[in-house]
Amino acid sequence: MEHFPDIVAVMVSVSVEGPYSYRVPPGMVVRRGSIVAVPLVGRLTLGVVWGPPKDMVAHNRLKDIEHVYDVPALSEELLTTVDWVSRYTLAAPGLVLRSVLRSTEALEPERPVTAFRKTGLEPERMTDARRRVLDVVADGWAWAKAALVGASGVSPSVIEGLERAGALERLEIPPAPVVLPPDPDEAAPTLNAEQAEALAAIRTLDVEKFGVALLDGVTGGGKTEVFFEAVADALRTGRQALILLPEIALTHTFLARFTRRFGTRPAEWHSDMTPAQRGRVWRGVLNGVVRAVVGARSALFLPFRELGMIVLDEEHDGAFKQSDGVNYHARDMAVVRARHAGARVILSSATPSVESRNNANQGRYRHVLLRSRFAEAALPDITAIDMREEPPEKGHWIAPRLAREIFATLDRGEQALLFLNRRGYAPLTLCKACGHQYQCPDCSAWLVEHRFRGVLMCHHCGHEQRKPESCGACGAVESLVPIGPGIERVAEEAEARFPGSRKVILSSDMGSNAQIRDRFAEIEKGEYDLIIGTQLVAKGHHFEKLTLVGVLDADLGLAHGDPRAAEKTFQILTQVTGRAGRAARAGRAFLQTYHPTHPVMEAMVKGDREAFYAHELKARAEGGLPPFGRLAALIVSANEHDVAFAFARGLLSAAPMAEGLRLFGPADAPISMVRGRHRVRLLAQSPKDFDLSGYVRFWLTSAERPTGNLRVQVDIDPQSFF
DNA sequence: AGCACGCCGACT
DNA sequence: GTCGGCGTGCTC
Repeated sequence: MEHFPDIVAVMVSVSVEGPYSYRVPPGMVVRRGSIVAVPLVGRLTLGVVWGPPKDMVAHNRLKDIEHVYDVPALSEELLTTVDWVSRYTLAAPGLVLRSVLRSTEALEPERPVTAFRKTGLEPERMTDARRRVLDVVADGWAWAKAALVGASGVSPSVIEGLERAGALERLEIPPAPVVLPPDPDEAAPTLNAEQAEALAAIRTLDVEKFGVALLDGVTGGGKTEVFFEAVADALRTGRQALILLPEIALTHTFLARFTRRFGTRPAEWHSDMTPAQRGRVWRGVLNGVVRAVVGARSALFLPFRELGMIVLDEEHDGAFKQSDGVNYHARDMAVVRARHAGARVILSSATPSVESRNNANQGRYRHVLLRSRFAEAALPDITAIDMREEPPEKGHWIAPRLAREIFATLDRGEQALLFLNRRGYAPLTLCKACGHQYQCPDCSAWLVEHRFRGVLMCHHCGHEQRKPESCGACGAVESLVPIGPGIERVAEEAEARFPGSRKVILSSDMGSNAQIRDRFAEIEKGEYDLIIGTQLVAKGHHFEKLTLVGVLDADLGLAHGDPRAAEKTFQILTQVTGRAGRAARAGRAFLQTYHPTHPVMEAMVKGDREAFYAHELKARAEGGLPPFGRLAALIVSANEHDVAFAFARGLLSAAPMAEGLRLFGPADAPISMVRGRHRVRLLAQSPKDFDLSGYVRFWLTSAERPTGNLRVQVDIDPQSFF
């Protein structure tokens, strides 16, 4: 048995810069990757044995490892990934490790299940309830207590009574596995010619080695069937597979497709799970019982031991970027983890990120185009409505032409979708008597009216207040007017204009993820005629009867000074217009825009996505922006604006010189105050082949340390510029 | 991340 | 005089 001498380095799951040394008490055996509990300032902390001690700590300060958990050691590949992610994102390695050790339930042995079996003895006294129980156990099997209660419809005390009477015997049975192993050969699909070709192209990547494929194909082209076959390949070679989806796309529908293909449900990993469920999945992944996981972003750090395949569906989706705690992008880190694991990666999207498209163009990723003649025929016919020429009537947001199209669609008994990427009723509330604008007390942002709930709320910090009767500034009564539309206001207009149609509003504040998934299921069943939704509706759902999509403000994403604004707008417009007319019927989409000549709008209307990518890649190359250059953001925050700004200016002057490096700022963040903290941004831009993480680390260690309430957050590859 | 230590305001 | 507010810094 490989083991280290009696002192080892343990990475504790707290925000420290490196591992700490601990003594291994006599008789304890640990190895690299062992999960341990160690004392740290008077309490026990989870940690992982990292290897031989790195530094010399006086022996009298060393403490003993308290406990080694009886689970397999973490794989070398995962430990390397943790180190890599830490170095790249500048997050403390202990903090990255925290995203691995998120389930403490998993570390304790699973409790056996209490079960009962018939003994053959009849109880002296027989009752109806007892009879029912005995009928159930008459099959001779051991029944788990909960299952027996359910099947016989009695209370647990009846079962206990039968045990005392000697008619049942109690057994402890091991708990059922969290999931059954998926069968790669359960229901291999018949792929069409294009899908078969795409799969063949993916299979040119060695199943035993690292390699990335960009599976690039229109919505409805059958990408899922193709990547399921690559998952099957990994399972056949005895390796584990991970499918990552944006949280909200983790629907019953997707899980059902997996179940149909592989004969059993996949293990799931997402935020709606109970700690007990998480524990069982985590442990199953670590000990190899779980062979396939379908999960959200955080599943990337599950303790796989023989990971052979990672799929990122909707790889362009912004939800893959984590921006609290450790700032990582799941797409990039998936590629890193796969490289360490010697695994294949499939990035799947109808609108690949510009980064991935560039990697494919450069030959770093295998570019697998999935062209489906069938799906292309069904691509929506897109029309721009120039809002300068065909404006809606005053107080309305739906242009006359779009309204007519909705009428016609509803008349035909088909579904229509109205898309506006803005939650609430109105983004601004104004007093018409004095001009007072309702602002968040803790953020430099307007309060958004949410009329259903009767509140004004801040979308940046969650601050809420009841919508007042009179103006808080001048006291005028009934003087508050909503300015601009949100999704609720559009729903109000729709109710007035299209009475009698069945409507549903979908936005992220309309309930839990589970409730929202229920709404999607109802839409798929055709229970609504008119769907009014935000970004949420753009993601991965296909609604058979939907033939018309109206985008109320196609320009919404273009306003900010964000280098990815055009890309994000192109992606969301493609996704949401792609909801129209899949399978049998071609659909139509209308984009209400004030900029019909913008390259994004022109590419959309012409259905020419290559034109968009060509234009965007050229613009990025000229600006030295990703993927042709690197960006890192430093966000300095403090309770006082001037304190933050002065510190940021000091940081800038302390920045080391480097070839090709450019620094911008300090500048107030677009939302300059959030949660009462003032934020000032610095931006570093470097050439592609420059170690920007290393540069920023060196910069911060050589600069003055932030004191007081000053904070410096680093965001490598920032995706958002708020 | 916790948790103790430390230095300034409002109470008995 | 002390209690306690949270800002600061350390944890093998």
